[in-house]
Amino acid sequence: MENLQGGDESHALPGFPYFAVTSPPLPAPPSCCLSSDDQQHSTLTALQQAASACNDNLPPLGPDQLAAATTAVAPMILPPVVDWSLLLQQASLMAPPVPGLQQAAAVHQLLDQSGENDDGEVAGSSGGKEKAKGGAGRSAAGKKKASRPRFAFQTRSVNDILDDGYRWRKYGQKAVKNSAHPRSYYRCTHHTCNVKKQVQRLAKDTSIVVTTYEGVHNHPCEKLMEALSPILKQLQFLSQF
DNA sequence: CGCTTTTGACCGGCGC
DNA sequence: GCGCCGGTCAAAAGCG
Repeated sequence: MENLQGGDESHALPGFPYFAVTSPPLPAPPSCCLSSDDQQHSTLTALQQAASACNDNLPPLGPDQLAAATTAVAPMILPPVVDWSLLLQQASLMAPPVPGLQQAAAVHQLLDQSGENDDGEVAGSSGGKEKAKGGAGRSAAGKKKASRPRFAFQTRSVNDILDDGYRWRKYGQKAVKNSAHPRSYYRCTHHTCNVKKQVQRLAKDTSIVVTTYEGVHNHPCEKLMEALSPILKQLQFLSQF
């Protein structure tokens, strides 16, 4: 794990924040896995933060972003088995007094540092090739690509697809030079959302999946909100007393 | 039937 | 200018 932490420049995208996560296939985002009062309190706090972040003008935070924010706020050792609820717990435990907002700020700061240059382009891999004009070159109509925050992280997993709570549609796959494994391209299926991600296995260590997110979701995480609703109902019930 | 995945083609940027 | 490479498109196939 530590051998991955901090980003191995050979496969990290230069200038991108880079996170190493060692885990088996990731479980679904926070579900009802509360076993003690303390845990419940922490999880509730974290979920409230997530909810407040979603309800603010700030872009909603998905589990991936929360995890990223958590790693950004302070270095920490992730457990061998990554659980979204645990990540959210840690986010709440490590967060400053106004956790939701500051976490979001941390994400923004993180993303602002993610290698964007003055043109809003991102310092991409191996020479900053960031085109994305569209295959036929008509989508952008000669315009430069809009500012797209990006970050990448590694996951040790047998599955290429990480369940991050969002729905993705695959729109391409390319063989990558110097790698036996192809790179897959995904887009968020939400109609108003233009977030993309790339998934690729490391050539050096094929058990490691490198996921690169591009952009910020402009809609709540469906699974997260699904998980939140019963807890929020419970909160409403408890607040009556 | 609608959505997703697959896959070959196409395009633009970069290096030589 | 040319070739390589990465990213995207879009038609066809697959799936529930």
